[in-house]
This record gives sequence, structure tokens and C-alpha cells, in this order.
Amino acid sequence: MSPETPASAIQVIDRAVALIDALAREPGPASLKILSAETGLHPSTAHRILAALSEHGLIDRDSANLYRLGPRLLEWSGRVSAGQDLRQIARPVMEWLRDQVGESVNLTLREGDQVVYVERAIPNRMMRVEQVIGSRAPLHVTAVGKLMLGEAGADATKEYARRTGLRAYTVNTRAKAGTLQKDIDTSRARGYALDDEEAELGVGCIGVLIRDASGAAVAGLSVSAPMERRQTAWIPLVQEAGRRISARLGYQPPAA
Amino acid sequence: MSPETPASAIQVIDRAVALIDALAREPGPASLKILSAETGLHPSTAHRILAALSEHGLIDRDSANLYRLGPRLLEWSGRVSAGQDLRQIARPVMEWLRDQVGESVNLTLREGDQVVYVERAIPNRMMRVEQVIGSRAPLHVTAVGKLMLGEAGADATKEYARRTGLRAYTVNTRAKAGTLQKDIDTSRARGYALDDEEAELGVGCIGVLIRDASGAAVAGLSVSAPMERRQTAWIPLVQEAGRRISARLGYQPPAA
DNA sequence: CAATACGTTTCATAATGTGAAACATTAAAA
DNA sequence: TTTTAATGTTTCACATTATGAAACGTATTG
Repeated sequence: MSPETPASAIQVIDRAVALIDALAREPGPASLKILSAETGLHPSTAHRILAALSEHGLIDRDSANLYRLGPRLLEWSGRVSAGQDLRQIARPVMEWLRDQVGESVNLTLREGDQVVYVERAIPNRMMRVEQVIGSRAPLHVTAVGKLMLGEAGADATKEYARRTGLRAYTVNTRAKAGTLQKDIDTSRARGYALDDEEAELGVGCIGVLIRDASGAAVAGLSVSAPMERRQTAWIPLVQEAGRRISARLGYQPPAA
Repeated sequence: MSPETPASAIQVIDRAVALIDALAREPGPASLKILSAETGLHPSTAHRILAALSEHGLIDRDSANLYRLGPRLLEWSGRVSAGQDLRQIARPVMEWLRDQVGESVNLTLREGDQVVYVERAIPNRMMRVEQVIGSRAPLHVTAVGKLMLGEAGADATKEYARRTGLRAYTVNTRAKAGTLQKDIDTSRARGYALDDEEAELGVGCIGVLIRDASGAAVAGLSVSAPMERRQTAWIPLVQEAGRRISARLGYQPPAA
């Protein structure tokens, strides 16, 4: 089984997840042989589990006995996230923001010590920043991640720093707890965060938080652009987009 | 367990799928009690399976012990479908088509005797046709479905008619094998299909097939609009969009 | 046509998941 | 606050369940 796959108390589920994962990693459809080799499972075992998953539409098999991920996953993914269907609500606003700034717009959720990219709107340009949906990044190297750390409080940030070691991805990464905390505080105070080539050289971001009716930060919205194109004039636009999505989730900003 | 949930050779997988399904059906996050009641599983069993699924990020649980679907499903859903990432390739073209015609654009896959809606682009209008991602419709009442039946040949259509009984959804539904076959033949000949209020009164569609490098029809693209707004002038636009997506999948149209 | 490779089924085996019951924790009521 | 109820969690003896080696089909290839 892949080293990154965690182990749970139920073997079959670990194996089923490993198989689906292997299938997701494959560029195209995959045969039983490939999948059993990839996961280290006995072909017989792999075959039985794959048959069970097919039964439920999680995976499809064509007439050539090649497996691919099934549409049932789409059905489920449409229901992922905070209560309401955040992605469907966010989509039109994200497209609006993308058209305003002409750069990539991403929607992220916090998942442990990382942010996960769950939705995106990409401009039609030759050079652009492109995140893969489902991919992850550490909290301390993304604009939205820093705001999420700010939500959890300074103690949680210290905990995070201890746990992760604040690995530096570029020379600009806030790799010291003090620098990071200062950045977080100013970001939180002004209501938006920047990422100045902290995750990857040449890429800059502007991020804000999305809140639901309870006031909790349920997601983040950000614009990612090549550093030399990024403009401070976009900040109010990003904030406006964030407000629109939050409003549609029922968020009531506290009276000023 | 829910009546619609099929049974496979592996009990745990059936139960895990039933639990995720139950979670997907809930409007918001759900407790262990609700989920075990919903699936008929012993709380202890449900708890163990949910813990295993959490371990893999398929579901999340918050501090109040409420479960919700996890972002790992998004990661997988991004990889669903034919070989390459069809949805990501189709998305910009779908948005283009939506802006051209000002109506909803859908991307569908065939799944057994149904089409599944896997991606959509929705216009910003008050009245519009809106499909839920992951939802299904019978082949014989959709434009794309009829083209897919045409791909499989007249015998397969006869089989389909026998199997399903060609249930009529409106007065316009092609509920007789002869009528359906005639419609399929003309649609196939001209390279696009119409749905004239055959699934729902007041809704009309224009659909085309998407082909990959091997020439196989891997998906369908359609515009759905209120019947009184639908225009024949859109047909070449839909065809153009279909051609663009097919081209990006490596499809080479046969020399004329 | 033979040979090989891949997919599928069988079946004895024990490892695996099960669920009743005891325990822990949280929320509500007194 | 203390008591009670309700929900969530862990344990553990048990047998059901998933396992995988091997035998059997069935395409694919030389």
C-alpha cells in the first residue's frame, strides 16, 4: 500500500480507499493488474473490492476491463463542505471576480494543517497560476491559510509552528514563529492577507475569509497571479467577492 | 439499509457507502445517532466505520461530533471520467457557450440506461433550467441520451426499449420504439439532437456528443432552455463547442 | 494454433469485523 | 451544584467475513 495512505481500524476500507486513490493517480483508466500491483494487493482481493465498488457506482469498468472513477463520486462531491452547497454559491461570484481581475480565483477549505483547493475560476490567458482541485498547501505559506491561523488564535499558531516546523518553500516564507505571527496579526486586522511569493517564487496572492451564518470562517477566497501583474487595486474587489459569498451563506457582519 | 442501496460481496463496503450516502442526503451535518438510525446499523458499528472513513478524509467531524462529507471526495471527483480530465477541459468551453446563448450548458456521461450530469455552466438570469450535478435522466428523454443510443446501434436501442419500457414523462416523450428509433436516426445523421419537451414540459435542449482520441463518444454536451427562448441559431454554436472539447481530447474528425 | 497473460471463481482457513454490554462524556433537569 | 438522561466510545468473546493460493476461463499475441 502507498506510504502516504493512513491506516484505520478497518482493513477493507483502507484497501478500498487505496484502490480508488491508485485509480485517481493514474492518468487514464487502469487494469486490475496495474491496480493490484500499485496497491500491493493480491489480484483476487483487488478484484473483489473493485467489483464491490463498481456495484455502488464509485468506479466504472468498460468492456475492456479497464477501471475508472465513477460518477457517484460527483454526486457526493456536490454535497461536500459547510452545510449548504458552498461551491455552487461561490461559483458565480468567483467567475465575476476572475473577470474583474483577469487572474485565477480559488476557493479553499481548511483541512488540518493545510488548505485544500476545492473550486477555482481560471482566466483565459497564456500565463496564469493554476491550482489543481483537491490539492493542498500548508497554512503558513498561503494568504487564506494565514487568516485561518489568525482565526484560531495565537496559541493555536504556536502549536502549529511546533508541529509543522514552518518549512520554508522560498526565501519569503515566514519560517519563524515571530515573523509569521506578526504577519497574521496585521492580516487579521485589515481583513485580508497577502502571499508575497511565500509558497512559490513569482506567485502572489490576495486572500479573504468566507463566513457562514454563525460567523465561523468556513472557507477562503483568493486571487493568485504572477507577482509582476498583481495590483493592490484588486484588494477591494476580493473583499467585495468575499462579502457577497458570506452574505449568501447568511453571514451578518457585526454593526460597525 | 436504504432500499435503493445495492448489495455487493463485501458487507463493510456496502455499509460504508450507505453511511456516506446517508450523510449526502442530510441537508446539514449529521450525528452518529442520526446516521446509525438512517442506515439501520448498530451505533457501535456505524461509529467504527465512520472513524475509518474520517481517517481517510472521506468525511469530517467537527468538535460537536457532527459528521459531514470531506474534501477528499473533491480530490477524487476532479479525476472522474474518461481518461483525461474531461471536466476541466470542458469547463472553459462550456462557459463560452453559456455566454454565447445565455442559457444553461450541461456536460453528461452515460451510466447504464441513464445520463448523469457531471458539469454545468449556468447563466445569470431569473428563469433558467438548472440540473443538479450527479443527478440522472433516462437516455430516451434527453438529446444527448438519444445520440448515445444511436452510437450503440439499433439492436441496443431495441434492447433498451424492452428493458426500460420507454416510460413517458410528457406527451412529447418518444415512448414507442419506432418513433424513438426514427428520432435517433435523424439526430445521428445531422450530428445533433433535440429534446422538444420530452423530459419536462416547457424545457427544450440541443445536444451533441464529445469524442476522444479513439473516436468513442465519451460524453455529451447540451444547452437547456425554456422552450419559448430556444433558437435554432444556437445549433452551430453547440456543435462548435462540442468540436472544441473533442479536439482537446485528441479527436480527429474523419476526413470528409 | 499454441502460448502467454490477464481476469475470474472456488474454497478451506483464520483473520477480521461484529454488536451486546460496560464505560465515558456531555447535556439537560432538578 | 447534583442527578439524570442521552449520546458517544471502547472492550471483547464470537462467528461471520474477507482472505489469497490455486484452479479455471478467456482474451490477446506471436
